[in-house]
Amino acid sequence: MGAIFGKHSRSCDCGSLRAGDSGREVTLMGWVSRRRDLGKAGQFVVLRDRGGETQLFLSPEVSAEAFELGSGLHAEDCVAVRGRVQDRGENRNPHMATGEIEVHVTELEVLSRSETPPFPVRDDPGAGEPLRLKHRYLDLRRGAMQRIFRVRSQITSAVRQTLSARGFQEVETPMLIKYTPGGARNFLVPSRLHEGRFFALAESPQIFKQLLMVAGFDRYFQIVRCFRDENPRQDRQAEFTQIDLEMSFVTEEEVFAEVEAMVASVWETVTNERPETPFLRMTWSDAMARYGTDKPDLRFGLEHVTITKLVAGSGFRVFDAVTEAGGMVKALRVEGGAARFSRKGMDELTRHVQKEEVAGAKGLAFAKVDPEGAWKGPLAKPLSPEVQARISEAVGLQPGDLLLVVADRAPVAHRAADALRREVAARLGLVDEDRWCFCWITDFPLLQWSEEAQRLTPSHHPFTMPRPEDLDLLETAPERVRALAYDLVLNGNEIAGGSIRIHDAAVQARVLEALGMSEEEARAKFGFLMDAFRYGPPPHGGIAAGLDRLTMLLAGTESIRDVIAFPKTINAQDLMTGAPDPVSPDQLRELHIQVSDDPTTR
RNA sequence: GGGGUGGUAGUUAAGUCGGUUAUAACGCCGGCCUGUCACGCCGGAGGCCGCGGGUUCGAGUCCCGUCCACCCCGCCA
Repeated sequence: MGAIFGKHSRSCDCGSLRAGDSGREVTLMGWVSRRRDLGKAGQFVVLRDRGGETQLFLSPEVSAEAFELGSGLHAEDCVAVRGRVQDRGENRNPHMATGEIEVHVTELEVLSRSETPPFPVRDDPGAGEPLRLKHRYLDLRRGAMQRIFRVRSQITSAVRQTLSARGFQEVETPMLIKYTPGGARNFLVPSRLHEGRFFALAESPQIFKQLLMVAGFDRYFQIVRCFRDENPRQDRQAEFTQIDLEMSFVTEEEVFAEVEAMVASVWETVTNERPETPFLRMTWSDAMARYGTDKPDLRFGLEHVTITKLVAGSGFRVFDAVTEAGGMVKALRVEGGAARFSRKGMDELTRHVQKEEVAGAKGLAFAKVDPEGAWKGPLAKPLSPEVQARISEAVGLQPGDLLLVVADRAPVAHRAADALRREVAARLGLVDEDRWCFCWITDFPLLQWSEEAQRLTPSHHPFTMPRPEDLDLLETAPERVRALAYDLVLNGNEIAGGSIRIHDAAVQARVLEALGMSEEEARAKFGFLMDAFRYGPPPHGGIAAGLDRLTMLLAGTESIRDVIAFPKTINAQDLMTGAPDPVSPDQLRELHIQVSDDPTTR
């Protein structure tokens, strides 16, 4: 039987004691963070738990027994102590939340011993990620990680409170589902009871939440795990979490209002500041024209100006070639930028947009405007004064400004101008890190041409409602049809995406037709959904937000692995458990599975 | 599937042009220390240089392959 545990309850956590608690008898339990031994006079032990850290003082004068036991303590030993809170007076530590006091220990019990940890448990662990992942339980013991998961919990709690209060019902949907082609690669799960058949792990609850609308649930939400067998990235993991919701009898604006209320409540909970609603709305084509991307970072200006028409036939070989080939010319005005970019700086910008992974642009043209308003640099000579004047007016050039111009195929010009805008903003320090700029991007194209498939594919999914006024384009110019599809963008990140769904069988048939999908094919893939939609489906729409990315933004971290308690590596392995693993022949036999090419025996 | 960076003590890193016994800091172990707070001082132990092959009199260092981690592109309806 222990000396403390089981006899006394914890009186408080290690982050809560202040000078006002002086004289209190307290019981603390936690882990040894540091031990500083001053010899026979005594020793200081810093005790840590979820709440913070408290300095303990052990001396033979207070308790010879506790002092003796304390001398054998090591980092990460788990202990319980009792003692009296003492004001540190002259010796306060202003860098510690509990630095006003220390606890003079009268009793100490070692609850369990720790081996020397492979890396120090502190905010800066000074260890590489593989090691931290292997011993994730120690990594998570660090204060920095504990803070991130408190944020994550605050988010889910605010989401549940807000949505429940607004009439949303939480419903769980299956994870083991029928494989439906299209979209992300699915994980497959073999069926023991049905030889040769497989479940798929749900990549999203999309179809089920629509069926819940048919079922009359009206307002549904779920904080749900999704699975996609695609290559991971810094902000992507095979297993991730969505805040998923769907509503019946609603327009886009009504979806926006609910999401805004939810997001505002989340931000208020985590940051104590409620963002202004409604959020800005911007059409997709507007976003592409002004920012060259469907997820613009609105914390800074540097908007794009399309000058294709102004430079067509200008006599400048580079621009003429691009405009004649149906390409695009985009310009950016960098206010006062003439003096901020040296020749070397311009070279670096050029190389940046030329990189294949950035934009693959052919080059970067520019001009600096001198104090008299005259152009200097590569664009000064080839463009006539008239063309220069037209551009200056369109872009709003002033003396001292830098003009950046990219000319290329439209997608490349957009990408390059977007990359340029962000790079220049970063270099000139134009990004206000403390701002949260939310924006709805609306009117996405319904369909987009896929080079790989050599046909039109849905840009969102095949159940997305076209804008009613564009319906007749479905048969004549399908690529011009706009959709009732939308993304919520925050500081250059897509944090949610959704759409109004098709509830009319005739419209659905026309969209499938435009996608080149036959009735039979559609029936084979989504037959159960089409069946359901024969029984009076309500107009409905919804959205899904990425919880992991929201947490990353609110916790200010760069890697998705930081916001998942037990994440996988970029190679989709779990370094702690060793998953995935080979399994025994017996297990395989039971599942009616044969491994044809086993790398472990190759 | 493609490209890039990295892998040396428990940890983080250095290691020059291929050449003696592979360094340092932190951590760890032993001792000392009456107010520390990244405590300090003295001493000590600790190495499959990711793995496999090759070149060479000689490889941490050069070459080939491979594994792992991270980043990017494709991919993620």
